[in-house]
Amino acid sequence: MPYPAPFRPFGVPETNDPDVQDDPKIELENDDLWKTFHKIGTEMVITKTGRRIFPAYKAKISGLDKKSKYILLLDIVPCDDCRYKFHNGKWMVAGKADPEMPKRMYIHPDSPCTGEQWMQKPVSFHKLKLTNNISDKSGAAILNSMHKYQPRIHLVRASDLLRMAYSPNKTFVFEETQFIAVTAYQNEKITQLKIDHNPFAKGFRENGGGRGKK
Amino acid sequence: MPYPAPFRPFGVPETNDPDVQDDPKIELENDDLWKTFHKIGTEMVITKTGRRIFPAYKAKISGLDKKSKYILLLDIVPCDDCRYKFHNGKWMVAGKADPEMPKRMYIHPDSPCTGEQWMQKPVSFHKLKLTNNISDKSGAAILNSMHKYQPRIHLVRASDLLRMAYSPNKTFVFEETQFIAVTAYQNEKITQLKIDHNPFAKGFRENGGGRGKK
DNA sequence: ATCTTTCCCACCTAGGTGTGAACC
DNA sequence: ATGGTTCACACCTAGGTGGGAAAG
Repeated sequence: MPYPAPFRPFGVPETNDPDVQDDPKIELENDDLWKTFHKIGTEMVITKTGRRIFPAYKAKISGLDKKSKYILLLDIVPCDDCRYKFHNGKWMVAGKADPEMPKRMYIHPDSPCTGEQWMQKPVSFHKLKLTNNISDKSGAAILNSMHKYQPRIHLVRASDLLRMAYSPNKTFVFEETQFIAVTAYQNEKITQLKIDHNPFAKGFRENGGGRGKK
Repeated sequence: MPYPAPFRPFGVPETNDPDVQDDPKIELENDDLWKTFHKIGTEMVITKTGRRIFPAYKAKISGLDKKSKYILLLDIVPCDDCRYKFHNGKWMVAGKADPEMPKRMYIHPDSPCTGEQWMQKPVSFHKLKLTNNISDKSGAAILNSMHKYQPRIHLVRASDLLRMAYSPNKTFVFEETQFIAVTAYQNEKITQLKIDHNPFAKGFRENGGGRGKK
């Protein structure tokens, strides 16, 4: 696994509440859609003001202790040390990566909250945005265009953000959510998948009364 | 490639520290507008699914300790023991009040958060909704139609919702925010003020290209 | 030349308004 | 009859889409 877990794992004796039993699991709610994109090579647009990721990152969580409190986080880290280009219909390595900005943690806005509530319904990170603006103050993830990234989810058993760094935790990585950041789509198959599935792009669907595709 | 450290160590302010010096003050950001409504007799529509209050409740906070954490709450309590009716262009007492539902506290979604952040910019409760649906599960305030109410703000110095009950606090009441709950506007002067000032009602403005007022 | 980025736009989703007729 | 409540609706605000021209 190329993405080392950054935190202390669950199951380590906990001085605060040694009785808590949990074995957290996470799966993607919309795994099929992610895999459809992944097969072709997912691209995510980044802009100055920030653009959402699509498909949305939706997690189904299980195995938590109902009464304990958990914090859920997402970050996006580089997959490798390469810069890419899209050439002759394929993504190819095109040199060494540009310097990365320090990565931010996106705290799920419901955090902290009880295991029972986290497990109740799928958790969505749809408000997360991506940007190439290194001066961004809005909380968007700052990425380099034409670089490949991997989103990760971190689950922490802690009642308080202040105690997060010393609490049991587990990291979840889904390879089908890897993507290449772009300022404009390169692969028109990806463009078409976005148009087909993102409700906000309905205006570009052929059968949606939109203006079609040129 | 080294992944960035996921957690910066937080500074750990201790909010129960007896040394903390604060003298909280709150004023309404949009006091003029509230007073314009108050002079005529503010009405707020309540519906089954919940309706926002307008004007929005915007508070400017000062005098907090920058590093301590505070929780901000709003509740809406009956002004008196009366039921009202609108008769001959005036609000008049029309009997004894109906039984009230237990009142909920609306926790400002940013809570808890540092004094510095609360004071940084005016705090808005614009997402708060009013309803007459006693089965409401959405978090709206449940009120009786044709009764008079007073919103109140509560400021609590506490880092954690669980400690709220034992923490220093202060309540702020602005009489110009009193209103009578209605299912349909009674005073057409209030209707007109809402149309004139609420951007969502722009379609009803005479000079807005809307369909006018019949 | 070629490749990447920026900007404005028409077109959507999502949801907050009072209206006026219908309902109770 | 009277007066309060509900509902679908046209009309807005607010903001998320990719396109395509222009700029870098």
